Amino acid sequence: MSSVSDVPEEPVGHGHGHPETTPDTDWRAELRAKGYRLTPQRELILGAIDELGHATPEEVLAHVKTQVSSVNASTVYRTLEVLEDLGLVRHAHLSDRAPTYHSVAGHEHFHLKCRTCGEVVSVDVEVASALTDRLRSDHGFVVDTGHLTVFGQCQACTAT
Amino acid sequence: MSSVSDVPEEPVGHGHGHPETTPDTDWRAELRAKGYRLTPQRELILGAIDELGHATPEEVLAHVKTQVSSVNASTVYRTLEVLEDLGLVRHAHLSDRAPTYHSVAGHEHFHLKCRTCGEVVSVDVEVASALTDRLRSDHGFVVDTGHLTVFGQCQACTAT
DNA sequence: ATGGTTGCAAAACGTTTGCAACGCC
DNA sequence: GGCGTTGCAAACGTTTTGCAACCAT
Repeated sequence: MSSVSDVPEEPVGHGHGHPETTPDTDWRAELRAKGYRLTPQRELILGAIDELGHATPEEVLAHVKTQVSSVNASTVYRTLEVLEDLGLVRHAHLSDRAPTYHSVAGHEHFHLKCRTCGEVVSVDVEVASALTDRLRSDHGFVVDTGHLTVFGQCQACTAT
Repeated sequence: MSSVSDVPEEPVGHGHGHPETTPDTDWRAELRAKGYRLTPQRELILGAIDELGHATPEEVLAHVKTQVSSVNASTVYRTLEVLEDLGLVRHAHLSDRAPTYHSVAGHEHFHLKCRTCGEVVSVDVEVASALTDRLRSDHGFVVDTGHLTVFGQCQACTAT
């Protein structure tokens, strides 16, 4: 199972900031503004998402544990919820099983998943505008494009 | 949580057939042709899907048990897999939890799900053609539209 | 008869919860 | 110091599995 991206999935993430109001200091400030606390676990988990690109809670836990072995699974679940509430990460369902989290630092995108080879491709939300526009005008339905996962078969697997 | 449909979600299902090659006799024949056996459980479970419209495995089990109390959960899971393999039912993920199965007897459709009120609307696959056409031409990706679930906010909930 | 199918029970899986200790602000 | 947060362990709901009995063909 491979994984590719069309969208610049740069792991620029939320770190490596300059002074003042970079995205780096931003999220820490917003976190506190909402009454949350800034803990090492939260920084580590957000960092893991940034580095991993797409990751299940379990994968996040494994990654974080390589740095701090004591971190617990329930903390990962609770933290991912907080980070999603802050708009720092999002999740999509790339398999019938566990959800997959990804950073929102890059461009907003949705996913194509090939059922045959398992490849996951990130696509800019603009590509879906024809559908989302139509659903809004015809049904008054406002689509959460960033959560969208489109299943099907990729070019390589269709050719074969 | 309500549930509405745009597509004629008639519970015509696979039953009530005429002689010869109706969809009724068809699936039983195809089932056997593939080496499967026709069991009471399989007929009951397919019937339950037809009657319920959209249903989780658990809901299917509950419905079937009202008719035959001895039916087991694992049989439901195994049977839904068989029925999906035969193309008689499909599943989509309408919640972050259990999958939802529905009959394919009616028109092929995908789903809109409102995160606020939970309403589920069935939409004809043609509505998504603008997106699926573009993904095919731009990415060579063939979309399984029938599995698609689009999350967002419905008209009523947006207005409020 | 014979091999696919079932029910049962147990395990697997991902996630959530209650709670006391902990540590950020 | 207060309260949000953590780790732990146990519970949870859903799905899967091994297996002997069963029954459709």
